[in-house]
Amino acid sequence: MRLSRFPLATTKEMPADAQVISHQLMQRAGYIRKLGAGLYTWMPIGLKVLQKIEAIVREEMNRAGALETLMPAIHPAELWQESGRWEIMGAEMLRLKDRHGADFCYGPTHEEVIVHTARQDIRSYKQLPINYYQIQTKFRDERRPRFGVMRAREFIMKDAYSFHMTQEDLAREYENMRAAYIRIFTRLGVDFRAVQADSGNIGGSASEEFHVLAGAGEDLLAVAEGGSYAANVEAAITKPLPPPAAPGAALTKVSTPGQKTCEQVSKFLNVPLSGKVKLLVVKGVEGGLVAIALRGDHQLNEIKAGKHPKLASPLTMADPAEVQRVFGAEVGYLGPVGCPVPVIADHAAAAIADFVCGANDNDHHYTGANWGRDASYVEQADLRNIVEGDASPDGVGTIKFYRGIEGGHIFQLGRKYTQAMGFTVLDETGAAVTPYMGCYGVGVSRLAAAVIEQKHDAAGIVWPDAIAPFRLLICPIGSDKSPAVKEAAEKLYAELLAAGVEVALDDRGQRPGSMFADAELIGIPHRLVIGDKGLATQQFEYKQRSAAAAEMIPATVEAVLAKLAA
RNA sequence: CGGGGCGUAGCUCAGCUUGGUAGAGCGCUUGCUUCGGGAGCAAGAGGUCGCAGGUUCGAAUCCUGUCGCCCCGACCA
Repeated sequence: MRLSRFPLATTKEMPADAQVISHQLMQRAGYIRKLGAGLYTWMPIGLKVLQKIEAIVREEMNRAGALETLMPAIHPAELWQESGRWEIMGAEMLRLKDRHGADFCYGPTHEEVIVHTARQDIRSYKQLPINYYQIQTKFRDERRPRFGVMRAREFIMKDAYSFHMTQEDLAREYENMRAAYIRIFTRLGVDFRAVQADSGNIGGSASEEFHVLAGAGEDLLAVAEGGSYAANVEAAITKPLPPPAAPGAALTKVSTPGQKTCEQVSKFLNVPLSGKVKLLVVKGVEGGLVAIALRGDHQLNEIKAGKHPKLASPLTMADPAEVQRVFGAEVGYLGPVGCPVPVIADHAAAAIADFVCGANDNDHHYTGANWGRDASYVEQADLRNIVEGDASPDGVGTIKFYRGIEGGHIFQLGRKYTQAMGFTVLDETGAAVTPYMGCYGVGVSRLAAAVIEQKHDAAGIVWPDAIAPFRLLICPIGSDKSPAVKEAAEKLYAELLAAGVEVALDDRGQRPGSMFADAELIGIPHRLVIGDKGLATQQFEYKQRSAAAAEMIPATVEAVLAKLAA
């Protein structure tokens, strides 16, 4: 590619609306242009990157035996009503009507469509297992799109769906996809982690996320140092702890005027946060109230709580007025001693003795409270977020947190959708059975941003070779004045093209400074400078984007190819 | 959805408080000089100040509405 014929719209100025580095760099380097909130145009240079990511994903899916399809972006409402998700998806789903007034949505995901398609075409166990995939545009009306293409409303996703006769075969394909995903992320050239995950409103049982590790990541990952456990914090489990020590202090009611939060009470009474039990009042599954007891320094995990059989799903906090009526005290002075509603204690809260808690009396707390003697719970459960320093739930290692950007997610869905949508096939005995289903997603457009979050420096993007828009950029110095430079650059450009190298020639006639600045901003992995100085000794100047300094190499195409192969 | 902020040239912004004929830098065009880290000089092009009402002799500026965009929050006892 000749840059004189290729639109490079780089800018020195920071775009006003970009908060994270990948968004800033993608805009400054001219990879994307914003059309509206969460809506982006991929400019020619950006599309090159996107298509390279797509190609890697496509190759690995094909290698894993999945079959490419292309499904419509617009779906009839009936399909979503069948699965029950027409209501569940809520405002995140963009809905529209056609000229006849019929309801449609812009597909946020394609389980419904693929199950519908499969139930029409697949009738025999002989046709299973099968794994369909597509690389296609999705639309999710995010409550808050941000960070450019990292959380956009319209985005490119690879989604795959597999169908199986047995749970075991689903588990086998899940492992097959897991291996394919590891290959994909490895080929992208990024540091990543596969972590256990919550399956969200997609549903199903086993699920893992693939995260690109980056400080700007929206997800918090709990990774066992010295162990193998890794999970999204929202899904990381915590285990029961040994029972509390015997009571060592008497239950004492103390005046704590105006001290409502755990932090305030902790400071006021000079006890550590971890020595306090806080009570959260939520709606029970049968409408009444239930209290959740947590250690003062722990946070409720709403996903875990929402899944608890005694608690309303999704988790719903009690109305403060109702709490006042039932407890006779304000939120802020609640505790398990004399609690008027059933208490479910988090494992960690249940393991402490002589704790501080609200007295269910405004402006008062108890000290020296103990389970059994002073307070009771109906059940212990895992209801909190794991924290750094916790022992790994599998017993090996200690939890440390990382930030990650979710680039892929794989699920074993089971029969949730196949059952809801009446998809059956005949087995060997002629009986109709409901197949098992898995689904596997990669956020293709998000990955472009995620890679930049991890691979950049002060000058710009540092693309891994595998997804760079060009592998090598030739910068001729003063080619207007020096026929020798121009000739050498043109010759090398032609030779590299002939050798199949994705090479760009900066023939815009720019001065060196702006050529170098652009090369670094757009992140080309290899740069070759041709100038009269070097040519005098038959040399080119080669620099790898991430290297500290340039080096001189012989002015031959062979020497350049050798550097690219290194 | 709740709260806050911002819409002025392609981009980044000033001007608004205290109404009086539209500004800067970058970018762009042309010319000359320059040419190994985003060059200099000169001359240009480019905006119905988001949109709609209102107040006023007069509105980018004041008022109302509306649309768009950005940020924060919606994990709390």
